[in-house]
Amino acid sequence: MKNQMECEERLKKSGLKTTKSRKAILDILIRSNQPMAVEQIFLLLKENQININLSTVYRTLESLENKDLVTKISLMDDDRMLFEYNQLGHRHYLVCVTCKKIITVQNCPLGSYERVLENETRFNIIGHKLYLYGYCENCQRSNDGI
Amino acid sequence: MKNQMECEERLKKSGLKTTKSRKAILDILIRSNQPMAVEQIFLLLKENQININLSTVYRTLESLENKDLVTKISLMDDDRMLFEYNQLGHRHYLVCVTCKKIITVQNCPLGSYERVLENETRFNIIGHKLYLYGYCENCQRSNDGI
DNA sequence: ATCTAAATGCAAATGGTTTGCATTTGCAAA
DNA sequence: TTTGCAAATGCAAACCATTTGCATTTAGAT
Repeated sequence: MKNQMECEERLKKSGLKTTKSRKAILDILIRSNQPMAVEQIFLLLKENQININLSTVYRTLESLENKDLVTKISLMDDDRMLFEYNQLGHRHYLVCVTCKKIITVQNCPLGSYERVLENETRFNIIGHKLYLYGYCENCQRSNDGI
Repeated sequence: MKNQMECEERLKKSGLKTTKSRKAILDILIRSNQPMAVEQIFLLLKENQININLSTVYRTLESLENKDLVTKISLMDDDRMLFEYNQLGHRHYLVCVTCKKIITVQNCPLGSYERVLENETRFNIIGHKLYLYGYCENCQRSNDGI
């Protein structure tokens, strides 16, 4: 399948050894197409009969992050770290505060704003995190009922 | 001093009892005018001969947050929570990835963008978190030297 | 002044994450 | 292919910010 190729290729390019753990974890993140909690990844591995120690999952994700294959993010009201496959370009998240559903937002209104800020602050701005939150369509309906 | 008044007044309005802990912690946050880590607050209290148990500091901050007197935020690469006095309006942060200095950005480019997104996604958007990061003027200079 | 719910101190628990160390494994060089 | 070794892994214990249970104290209403 296509994923397999993408996994191994990107691992090889990164200089990391291509191990069972790394292939499996990267594959899961590519497939998920969503930020995932470490525990979630760990359990999904187990379901697929792939037994990898939880601390190895953490270490693997750390390696992958160092090589920019995945990105670590933290959302509000959730003290766990989430990881997602590092798509080209960048994305933002719209999170439902009720059911925690995450919607990915592709376009970003901040490019020109960063340039303005750089002039004002003399910072060299290299990136940003933007999380929007609110109530998704479903949860709006449920709340009406209360 | 002006702070004292502001502290007590806002505590009274919130419906919380005005205790030594709450006055002291709110005062520190008002004075700091910057997000602070819990441990930082705790140590600053101790320096000022005000002995408050660490768990009380946590509980106090939680109460203050529930009454919207302070705001809890988490920055990247820092798994501690930060708290800041809740100014009117809202602010964003520009964080130096090297020295961790935080600059507060007053204006926000996201108002109209949220309306657009609401139409696209059917979410009812109630807020957002925006953190920008990069290298501050000082750290840019230091890096040149390397 | 009295009473009661709320606030606090203290110590122990929690839970996500990290680490030390012994063992295994990928992969480059022979 | 085989060998050698640094890198990766498993396991259990440590870490550390945060939370909690419970006994005691306190703010503020009556």
